[in-house]
Amino acid sequence: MTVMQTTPAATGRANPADICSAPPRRHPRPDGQDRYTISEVVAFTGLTAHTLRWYERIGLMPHVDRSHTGQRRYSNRDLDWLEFVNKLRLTGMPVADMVRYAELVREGESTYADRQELLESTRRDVLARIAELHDTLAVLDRKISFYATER
Amino acid sequence: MTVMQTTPAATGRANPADICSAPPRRHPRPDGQDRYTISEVVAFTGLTAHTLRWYERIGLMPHVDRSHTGQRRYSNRDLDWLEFVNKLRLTGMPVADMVRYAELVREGESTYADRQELLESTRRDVLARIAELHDTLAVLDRKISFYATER
DNA sequence: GCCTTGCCTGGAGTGCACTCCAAGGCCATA
DNA sequence: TATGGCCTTGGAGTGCACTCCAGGCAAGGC
Repeated sequence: MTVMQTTPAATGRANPADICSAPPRRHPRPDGQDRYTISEVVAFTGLTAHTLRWYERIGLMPHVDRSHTGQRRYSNRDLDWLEFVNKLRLTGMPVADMVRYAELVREGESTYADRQELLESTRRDVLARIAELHDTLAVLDRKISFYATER
Repeated sequence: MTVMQTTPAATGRANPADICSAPPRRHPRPDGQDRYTISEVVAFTGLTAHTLRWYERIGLMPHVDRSHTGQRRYSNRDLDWLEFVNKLRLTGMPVADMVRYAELVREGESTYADRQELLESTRRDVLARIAELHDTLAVLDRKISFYATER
């Protein structure tokens, strides 16, 4: 199980107002015009509207801004957060743990150490998962080539 | 019941009657003495007894041999199958798909092509999953190094 | 004989992560 | 004015993969 080239990491410097380091992705609209409806966010993230509301209810999504009629208006920063959450989800992290991380973020800079620790533990899980998958790949390849030669 | 001492045991070459290519792992006991109780299999696979019985009920585990009193006696081949199933499980394959594969195996050699196809599709999923995890790793590394330098 | 341990069964229950429902508000266009 | 589209809510429902339960059988030790 050959393990991975670790990425050179943090090239992007953090926006001082940002919760964490800046993601390398463009937003659909520039800051200032970033008041997306829920259906725009659905189109952009691939999550359902149900799931977006549910994330908010359980505290995984911080207080989303509202229009004067009470409809949600998501910002670019909300989009960044959702993208990150999605990545965590893909690692298999339970939603409860993501909520825990969200709570740490809400508590401010004093939780940097805890957050780092949490992410490092997640990182170890991801590496283990990748190794497992490489292992599985070897088994699959063996079986596939058996079927390929046997017929 | 005495559980587990991993004996060096049988060189697991491919039994000609075997369903597929041979796994590279040693069995706890050589062929001929391979009549494991359910609790031995629990210790060996890490699955629970409940899960083992459930796998059998839903058709994921082929007909396990029984003692004269009706208790399950697992063979080395059963262990191999469980190990493979466990690998498939780790890929995130739904149980229903694994049952489908088990059915193909039961149907015999005529299903080689179908089985190959199924495994190749699984293989593609695994590769995609690995790529996703690498992506996530990059994000984690960026955030971790942010937290590391920021305090 | 009795107790403990290990195992058996069908069916019900659990936890997670959504997913949907019913009832209703707001607003633009016809 | 009405029709349709998009949005709101709390709470109930769903699907998956187990996980547990009640009641019972068989074997070995005291």
